[in-house]
Amino acid sequence: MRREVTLRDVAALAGVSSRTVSNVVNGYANVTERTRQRVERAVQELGYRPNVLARNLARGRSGQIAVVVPYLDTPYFAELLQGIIRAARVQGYNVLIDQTNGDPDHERMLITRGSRELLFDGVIFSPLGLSQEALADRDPELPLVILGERVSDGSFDHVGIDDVAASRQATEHLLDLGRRRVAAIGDQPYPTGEAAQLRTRGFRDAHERRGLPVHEELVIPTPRFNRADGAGATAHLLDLHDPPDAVFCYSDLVALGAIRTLVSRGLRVPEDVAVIGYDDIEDGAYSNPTITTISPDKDMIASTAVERLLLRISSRTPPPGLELRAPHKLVVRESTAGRAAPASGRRASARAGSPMASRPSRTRRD
Amino acid sequence: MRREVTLRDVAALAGVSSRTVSNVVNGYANVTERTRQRVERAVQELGYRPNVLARNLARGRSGQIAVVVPYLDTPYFAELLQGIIRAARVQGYNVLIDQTNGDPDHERMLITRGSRELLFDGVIFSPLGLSQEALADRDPELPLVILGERVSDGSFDHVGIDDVAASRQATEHLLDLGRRRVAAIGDQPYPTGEAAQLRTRGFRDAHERRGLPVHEELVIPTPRFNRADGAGATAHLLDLHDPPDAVFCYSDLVALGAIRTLVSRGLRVPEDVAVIGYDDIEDGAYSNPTITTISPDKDMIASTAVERLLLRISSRTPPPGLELRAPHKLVVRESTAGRAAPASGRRASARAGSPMASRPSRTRRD
DNA sequence: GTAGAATTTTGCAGCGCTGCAAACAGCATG
DNA sequence: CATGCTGTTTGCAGCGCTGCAAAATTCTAC
Repeated sequence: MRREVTLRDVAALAGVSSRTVSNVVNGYANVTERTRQRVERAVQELGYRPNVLARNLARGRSGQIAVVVPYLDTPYFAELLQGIIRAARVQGYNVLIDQTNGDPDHERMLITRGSRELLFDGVIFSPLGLSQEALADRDPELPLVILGERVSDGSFDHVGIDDVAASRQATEHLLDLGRRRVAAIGDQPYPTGEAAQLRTRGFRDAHERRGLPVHEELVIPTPRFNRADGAGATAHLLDLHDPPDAVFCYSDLVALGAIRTLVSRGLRVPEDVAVIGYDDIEDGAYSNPTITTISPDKDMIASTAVERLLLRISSRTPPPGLELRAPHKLVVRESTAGRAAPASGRRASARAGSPMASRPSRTRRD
Repeated sequence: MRREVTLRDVAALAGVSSRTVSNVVNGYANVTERTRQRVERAVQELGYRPNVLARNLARGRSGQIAVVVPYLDTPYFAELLQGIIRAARVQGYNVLIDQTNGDPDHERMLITRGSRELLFDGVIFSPLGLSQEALADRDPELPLVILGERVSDGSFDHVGIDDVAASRQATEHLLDLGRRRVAAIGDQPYPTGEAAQLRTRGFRDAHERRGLPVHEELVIPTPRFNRADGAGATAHLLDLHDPPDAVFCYSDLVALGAIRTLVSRGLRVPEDVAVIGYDDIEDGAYSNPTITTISPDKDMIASTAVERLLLRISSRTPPPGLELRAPHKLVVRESTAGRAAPASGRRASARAGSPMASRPSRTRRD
């Protein structure tokens, strides 16, 4: 490898100090137009490109953030990741991706003091098997933003949608269609299943609000939120003495699995059984039937998470941990509205979760 | 942030030079046991962790490799990625993941001179929309290993399985079951569809070997290798005057889509139509029916790719570009063998592609 | 006991950049 | 014309590590 062009080379050609070249390259404010032009010409001429390694060392930062997700091949995470990468790149940050497979040890390791080697300046984390305790004795110096459901203890930020409200809305949509035996697929009644439990809460709230009973035998737990889970749970539901006429699925993948089982048993969606999903993944807009779903504002989640994390990274004194709510909306498609429904795949109906309400983490939810 | 422990601190405590500490930390050979012990004790005591940033700068390397895939949410890539990450980590390398969405401009940019900023030392690349020309005027200094189908011009390595042989084997399996109207889903008869074309070649070869005619109307092109592509193509096939009795799908996702359509039309798999996939993704071992598939040795592909790339990175004079073939095997499951078939999800039948044949890139294929 | 080879340890310079604070310039004001 | 003020540019040190080659030490053979 031949030697690369350095700041000093550019400085020599432009007749200024290397520090000034640095200022120009980094877009600092106080540089005269004349100087800037001269430097930029020299940069052009020599084909100078900053050496990120040296910059990182001098700045004491790696310029990278880690994003930790349980599964890479889950469309929801893949879509979210795209947004995060985009947002980070705009700020000159690079994204490291880590998949944990939901392994609690792996997850804990990533946020524990001592395990990292300055490879990343902060972490955006979507935990699955992480207990509250593990979160508690994490490296307190590591800037952290958590996605999904987990209430902040004040030392990190949490970004998500209002799962309870969204789930209530989804369930109400089904009830308002006149369905009276609504199933829920995806409950996780154990410590690490917080996100799922919030959705179950919303499901119950909706019934309560409408003055209708929840049919407990129709609330089906699943270990994950996959097609297979949805297919299996639905098979179970259909074997019941009195099967459901609607299903609230805790993810679109679950919904896809559910629909598969329904269709293969000769049932019509939504005529016989209405199905609603969660996440608004791309597949759901092209499936057959297309899926009615809760659509979280993924871009908002991604950009908010990045923004907060970078803020944390650059602050001397850590900012307070916030609960940040991204908006979501109910997108009605064929799996509840039928073929007669909107031609286009996407149609918003109700909007919820104001532009981005934030509040101190102490406050629980309403 | 309080100051971190440095090499010098450890050196002071251990009573040796900082260079010696560096040697110990990096596991260099010539260190007496006594010294090593002393240093290691000091490292322990102070909780020293090397500063990767400084190391990178001094070494002139970033310690990171980039892996570029078209789509992250494709299970095949996600599974391959896991292997690559694992293999790289063992060598002390970190993996940057980049998703291109198959965008040719994005793909070209990543391997073109000047676009990178020393963020990664080399690239493992699974191109989709990349033309031979774009490959030709790439940055010649950037160590590169290509996955999937693309013949090396000698300046980079190529790792993949023998797609023609594998496809032939898959097709022969169907023919040997007595099927006579075998369809193929996934051809891509245009410049960037090389991988698909190789599979089509194998499909034709199999017919030829068995002395049977290819039914041209049963060779269906698809833009991608998704569930939706498989479902759509299969619907088209079933609407034909004389539909197929077996389908060779160019990916397991296509196979899943195909099965979905078949089942929803009331056809039995494999009794009415046998289906075979490609890639051996995890889903296929748990679907209903489970999918017979071509199983590439992903771990071998991953570790070989990493090994070759790191070799390239560390060599002064670039090694010759090799064509590396990982083994594959046919895994027979329910979608061709029926329920009576093996209880376990995985059963190998034939093995192919010797442990890892390599040959100079000039040699085309046999 | 000693020359010479082999092994282990060390010192120094420097990777290319940025933080810091000082130096300098330009300009209006008294 | 000195004074202060804002805005721009500079010099220097040093981020923490490794490459290199020389120095110190140990080993081997005679």
